[in-house]
Amino acid sequence: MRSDARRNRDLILGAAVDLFIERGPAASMEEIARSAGLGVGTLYRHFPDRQSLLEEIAADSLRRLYDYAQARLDTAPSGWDAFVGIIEQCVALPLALTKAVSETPLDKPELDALAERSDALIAEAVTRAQKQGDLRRDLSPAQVADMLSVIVCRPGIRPGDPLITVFLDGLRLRPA
Amino acid sequence: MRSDARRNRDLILGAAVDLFIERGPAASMEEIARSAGLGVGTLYRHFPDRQSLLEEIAADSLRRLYDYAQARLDTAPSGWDAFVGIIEQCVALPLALTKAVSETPLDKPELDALAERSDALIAEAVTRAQKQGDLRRDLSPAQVADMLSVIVCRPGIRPGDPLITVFLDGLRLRPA
DNA sequence: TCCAAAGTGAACCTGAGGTTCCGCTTCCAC
DNA sequence: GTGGAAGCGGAACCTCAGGTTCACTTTGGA
Repeated sequence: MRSDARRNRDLILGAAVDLFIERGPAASMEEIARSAGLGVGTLYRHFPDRQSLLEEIAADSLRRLYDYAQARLDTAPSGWDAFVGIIEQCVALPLALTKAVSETPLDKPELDALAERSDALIAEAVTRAQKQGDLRRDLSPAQVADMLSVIVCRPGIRPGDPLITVFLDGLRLRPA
Repeated sequence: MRSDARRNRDLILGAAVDLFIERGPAASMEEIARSAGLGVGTLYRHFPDRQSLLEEIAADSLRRLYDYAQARLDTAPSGWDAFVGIIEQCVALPLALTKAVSETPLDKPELDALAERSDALIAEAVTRAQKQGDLRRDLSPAQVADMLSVIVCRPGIRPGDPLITVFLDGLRLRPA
């Protein structure tokens, strides 16, 4: 692969990730290309269609999340800490896209499996935090995950957004 | 106006409101008509275009919210209670639509004014609740309103949704 | 019974966005 | 330096969803 081609491929992926985080999965191929400083044709040289670009980013994003969540569950001092860490990681990733992907029927069973296993890790963190008395018990892990996705998939959200602080405070169970 | 015409007009408005609450402002004219059990042509007999249907519902919705908020501010025992009441009212209204309207340049300055005055009432409730020590003080009324809109504009949200409970708990300031 | 008002939905129109394609440019092995 | 394969650009094309129209049928009510 020629050196400029490799560089451009990275430019495209970077621009796409930024746009997906910023505006959600609505970003058009045109926008992505322009934001990378390239023409649409170039984009299509590297990714045969929109779907494949989506899949590439989703796969990468999910893989990172999975690895992070696993590590965090192993090392965090408590379930609550693991949970908070995972949420922060989610926010930093173009996950809105993963959601978009999961809304379209996807031909990559690999991704589905990965998403499922990530969900299981999140549920594990929630359950642990609930057992340790740090997270309210009137919600199922699935409900918590749903809420999480509302926050995390919000276009333009950034780590440290007050919405996250409020949300976490609302989930936290404090000794009365 | 013929009796069937009046009845159908009401059917259309009802169906549109339901769909807007359910699926957000993405509902198409076709869907609205079918859901009302009528043809598109009938819809267009009553509302010359989509915009005017939107405006009619938005105006009504905003007017209710405004009236409710004002009454609530006058009678609620505390700023916090007023705030909670207003949020619940928002959720019951097709407000997602109001947001959609505010995203399109709108030729109805009447609506803009109403929206502005409603915002002011909400800000008033927030400020009062903050002064009374019931609502966290590290957020401006505008920030609270932004969060509110995230929750309220979520398609399919219903009064009593756990998301609202968690959100309110996160906003509440409890004596340490 | 009559007809203006109202209803109907297939057809039309438009715009947004994905995709293609071909002439031009750039890299790089020789 | 040069040839040419690899890469780039972006206008043009295609498709599809959804708003809108309209010629025709049905209906309320006098």
